[in-house]
Amino acid sequence: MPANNSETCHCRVIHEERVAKAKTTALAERETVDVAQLFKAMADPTRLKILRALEQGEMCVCDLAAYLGVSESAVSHQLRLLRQLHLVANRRDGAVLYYRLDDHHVSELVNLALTHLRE
Amino acid sequence: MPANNSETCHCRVIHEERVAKAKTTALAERETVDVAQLFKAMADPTRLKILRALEQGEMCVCDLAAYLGVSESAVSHQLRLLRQLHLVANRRDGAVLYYRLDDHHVSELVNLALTHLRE
DNA sequence: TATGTATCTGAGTATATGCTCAATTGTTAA
DNA sequence: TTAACAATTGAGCATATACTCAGATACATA
Repeated sequence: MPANNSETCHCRVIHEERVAKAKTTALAERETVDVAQLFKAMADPTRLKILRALEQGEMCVCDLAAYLGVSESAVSHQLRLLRQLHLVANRRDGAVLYYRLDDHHVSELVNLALTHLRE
Repeated sequence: MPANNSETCHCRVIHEERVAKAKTTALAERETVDVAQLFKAMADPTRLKILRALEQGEMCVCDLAAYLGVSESAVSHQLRLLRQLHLVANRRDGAVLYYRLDDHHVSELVNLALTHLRE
């Protein structure tokens, strides 16, 4: 038997207590958005390939472009996004910028995702 | 000193060996796309909230809609996507569909992402 | 200083996405 | 059967995104 409808209009609620429980354990809105943003950064094939490649060691932009088969401009745009989210960092050596992973969690996230898909 | 340019045109490569190394350890294209798809599914605040809420136990569509403050239609659309990727599953009890997490890795991925953001 | 290399940047564009709205399906009970 | 409820579905729309292109910036060397 449906128990309680707190609202009159379109806000039907069947299990009031489950809604309440979910609310008590919810993340702060800010954290939810940040997590979503992190996953979004890793949710593109090109960026994933960049992150995987950098697990092997640092690479410069034109190396990555050649590896990926896309333009250097495209790589640069993606690297900027990854940089802003602190997933990669770079160092300059003359005219060349070398990119590297900026966080060990990145690899762990990818590997955990792979585990999920492979089983 | 830049060593070898394998191509004539726009495909500059400074470190041939790093490109080669990246290629040997690269994932299959199919797996890369699948991982990206998984992250994409978790890259939306609404879907993340759904997944977090379901960690507390199963909920029906109208509960989730009330909890999230969005329409049941919107929730249903998102649940379909999560269902297709096997992130959630449901069971029918009369007219009510109860949704639950379909994989323990989902929680692990969210928690790992949180760890990354919080440190 | 002038030239070439390495990279970045902004604008533009085609596609993808998340929501709303209206209509439909499936289930229960009067 | 009829009415009400639970959930789904498809179309449409506004926004986001990933790329290309043209041009700008940073550095090295002749």
